[in-house]
Amino acid sequence: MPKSTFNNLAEKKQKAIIQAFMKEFTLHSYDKASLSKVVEQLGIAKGSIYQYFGNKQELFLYLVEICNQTKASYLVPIKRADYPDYWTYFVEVYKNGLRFDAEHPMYSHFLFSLTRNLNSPSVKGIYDQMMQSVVKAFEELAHYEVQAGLFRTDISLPVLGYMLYKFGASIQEYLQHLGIIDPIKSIEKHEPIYFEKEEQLMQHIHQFISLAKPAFNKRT
Amino acid sequence: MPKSTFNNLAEKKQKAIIQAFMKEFTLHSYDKASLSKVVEQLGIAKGSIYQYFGNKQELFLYLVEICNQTKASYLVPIKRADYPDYWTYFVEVYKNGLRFDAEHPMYSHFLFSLTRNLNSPSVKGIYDQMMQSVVKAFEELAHYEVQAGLFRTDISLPVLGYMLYKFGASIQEYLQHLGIIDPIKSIEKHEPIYFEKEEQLMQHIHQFISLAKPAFNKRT
DNA sequence: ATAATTTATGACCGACTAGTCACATTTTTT
DNA sequence: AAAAAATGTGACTAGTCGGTCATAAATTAT
Repeated sequence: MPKSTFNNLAEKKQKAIIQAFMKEFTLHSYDKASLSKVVEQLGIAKGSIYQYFGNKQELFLYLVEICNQTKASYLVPIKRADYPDYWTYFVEVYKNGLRFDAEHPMYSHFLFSLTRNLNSPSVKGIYDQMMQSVVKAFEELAHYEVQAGLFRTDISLPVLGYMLYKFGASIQEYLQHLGIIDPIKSIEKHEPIYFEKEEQLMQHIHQFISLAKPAFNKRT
Repeated sequence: MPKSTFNNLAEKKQKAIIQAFMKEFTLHSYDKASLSKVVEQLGIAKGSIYQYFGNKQELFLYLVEICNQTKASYLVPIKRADYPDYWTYFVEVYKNGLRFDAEHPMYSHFLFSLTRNLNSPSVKGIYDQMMQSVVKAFEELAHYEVQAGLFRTDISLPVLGYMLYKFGASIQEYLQHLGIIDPIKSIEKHEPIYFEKEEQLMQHIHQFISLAKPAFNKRT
């Protein structure tokens, strides 16, 4: 997505640029993120970024893709078939999400702050698309469980899938609501979002699973 | 919250002003909402709004309060004690939410679009406060059910309350995800969000309740 | 009718933005 | 060493905005 000029840059400079913009987009919404301030901070000319990227949106999209691909490399290898049920699989996925957060805090922060942009017209399309594909993935997981005779069949698949997604997302939101994690502070401190909160997270996950199981699982 | 100058205005002018700003804040996020454009559209001078309100934030807050109070007048009278269980009570609350939406579409739109502002620093405080009190209300509902021996006791009350809240919010989000309701289009058409979708909503509510019941209810 | 008070006005301020472009500098090719 | 191509630059454009304030108009009190 960036122009060839950017790829020709020394890797160090590339990284510095990526980091600086990622931080800006993490700290502010897409619309409020200021390219002017970042170039000043980087000590490069305004015009330069337009040698590297077509425009603000293209730059932003590039950052999204970097983070998404890295995160995917953590989650995609986990295969449902390797676990006895959805819930143990889910725990494993979450654990790898934790690893991603710990090993790439900057990317983790950036992805976290994406929700801020769900209503910026310029990036709403990108965000909605991501959402659709995530929900679809959860729907496929639900489909697998239904096929395997593990999930209820009296609820429509789309509802099962959507609520499975919502359920996963709720855990992070809940920890945030409680103040156990504070992504904004983590961003400031350059710390992973779940830094030193890993066990608390896992405890809550088990509680959440215990709550959700009877909703999704076929009654025994 | 507005200055006395505003209250002295002819009621018609007050309403026109409220309507115009509410529309602007509904169509755009707090930061992007343009007072300049609204005053132009209203045919009044920029300075006038600063005779009526201290600043943009105060004006916004006033609109929030109007909508919240009106919606509360629909929901507060519904009493849990008048229903046999949480779920029938919940349905009744939702029905009255529908009435609010149908009878005050503009307020309904404005409240809907509040989520856009959950990250505008200027209004994040207001939003978070609203959220806290809503979640607290759900926690109290969960507490009531636990006391009555109807909800599970092996899940902590905060988790029960939070997920009860999330569950309620998910229904609207799901209908939006499916495209059954399209708040943005409803806003453009000045139609209630659930216009002619009331039955579909109720059907989904029952499906969602059927999903959630075994998660919250004590096992029989 | 005059004075005092309240309300309406809009040009203006300072600050900010994404993006452009003619030109300077550096790197590569001949 | 000269020419050509690729990069870097920052003043500049054209636009946005919230908020102010001296002044004008309208209303109320004397």
